[in-house]
Amino acid sequence: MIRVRFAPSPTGKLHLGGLRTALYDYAYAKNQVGKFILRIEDTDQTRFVEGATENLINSLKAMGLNFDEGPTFQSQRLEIYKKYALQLIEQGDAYYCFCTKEDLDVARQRQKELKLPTKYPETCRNLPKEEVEKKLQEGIPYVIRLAMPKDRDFVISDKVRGKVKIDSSLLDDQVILKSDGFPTYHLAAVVDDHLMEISHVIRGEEWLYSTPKHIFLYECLGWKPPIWVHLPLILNENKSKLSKRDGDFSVGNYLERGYLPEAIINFVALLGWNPKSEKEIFDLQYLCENFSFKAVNKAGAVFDEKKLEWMNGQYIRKKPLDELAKMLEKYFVDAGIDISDKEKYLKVIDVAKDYLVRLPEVVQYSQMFYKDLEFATEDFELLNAEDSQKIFKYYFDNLEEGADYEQFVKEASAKLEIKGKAYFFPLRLALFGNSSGPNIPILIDVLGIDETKKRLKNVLN
RNA sequence: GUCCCGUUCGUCUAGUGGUUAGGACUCCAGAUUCUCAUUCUGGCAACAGGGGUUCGACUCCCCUACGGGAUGCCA
Repeated sequence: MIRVRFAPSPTGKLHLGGLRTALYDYAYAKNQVGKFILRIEDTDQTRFVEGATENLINSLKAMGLNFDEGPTFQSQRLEIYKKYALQLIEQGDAYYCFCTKEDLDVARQRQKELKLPTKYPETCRNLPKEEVEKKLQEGIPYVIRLAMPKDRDFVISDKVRGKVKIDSSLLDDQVILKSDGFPTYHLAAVVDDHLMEISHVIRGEEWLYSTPKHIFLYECLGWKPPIWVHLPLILNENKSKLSKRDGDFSVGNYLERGYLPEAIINFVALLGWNPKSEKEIFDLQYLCENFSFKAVNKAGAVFDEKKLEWMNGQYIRKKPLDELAKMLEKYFVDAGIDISDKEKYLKVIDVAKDYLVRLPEVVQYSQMFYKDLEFATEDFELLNAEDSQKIFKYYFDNLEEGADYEQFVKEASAKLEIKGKAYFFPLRLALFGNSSGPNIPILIDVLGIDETKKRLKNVLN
């Protein structure tokens, strides 16, 4: 049974990198008819952010990534981790450490100065049993550290990177249980992944180097390790890991700015994976059906919003008109525009959709259909020109409800003997408030005969 | 500093020893006989560098460079 988990820590909103991991988790689970599980890794009390868990869950739901199990909260499983930490001590695979933060800072500082690898000096690794007992008795704060083996190569067999060899002598005696009784990631993740029967650990590349510690833990506890899958990172423009500093990359932020969930999914899926074909526009179902780790890239991918914008436009234009219209309603309501005339509203959206990159822009592209036009002083030169006035007059006198507007526009041009820009610009300016924009017949159709004439009258001298 | 991972157009990528190195975004030009947008067509643009291996390397090996990650009682 394939079981994968998405295990974020509630230290902030779900961002694009996290979404991509969740997406691949989900796609793989569905592809293999397995389970997609959510686990909240809230083991750092100091970094906990209020509302982060809710944001994580809501964002996943908004993207259509529904989990089959969970969320499980690690903070509610403290006893379990402690039990295994003590078992490891019992077995001699872990030990109590009484070093203070200051001790460690000093040691690290000195190592840096000597240009040595910064590592825990193992001060407490071989403390006599009696001394340990005494300190515990005295209530001196402690952590539990893993006693990493020496001179041994760990080989990670990774689904996207192949075999990676790491010499254990470089590895630190990692803290697995903190002095506040909470486990660190290393212990908690291993214990939970085993207990939750996770078959594939899919996570960011930043975890690759600590994987030997996890492999060692599996060995000590006599458990079968999962299959490792380390995903490449998503990078910002400066090619470093996406972080808060470079702006708001949260899923919620993109949704608010008017990107469609299906566009975000499609785009993020392509950051590190591709269907081995030239198909680029696809939905979540297609991703699930075609996903495999073989097609996952090794190199990090720079996030380019320009392409997301293009893709969003593609999805906007693909949406059925009534659905799109419904989605856009709120923007008009917010702008105080009355869209109660549904027939007109649909026509407006049909015109505006070709201009949209992001949803909220709809107002700026269609408010001219609703609001009274305001002309700039330089507009009046064109509006008042002799030919312009002739056109307006002709339209005002001859345009009739239900006429073939396209036909009418052509005929008028012929009769007035005015064509090209000299003909269309003043008309568009009068009807739309701008010399560039949609075609005149469409403008007349959307505005309706009454409003069209009203606008013509308004510019007629 | 040390270790790990990576490196094809500006960006996302296809490519698994023999290709005119393909596609997409961006940009530019043209068409849709008014503009803008859409759409369509075309164009610019890449194998980090150096050594091997081979009849033949973008593809395999080594070195260098560059980029990233890790090096926390953070995940």
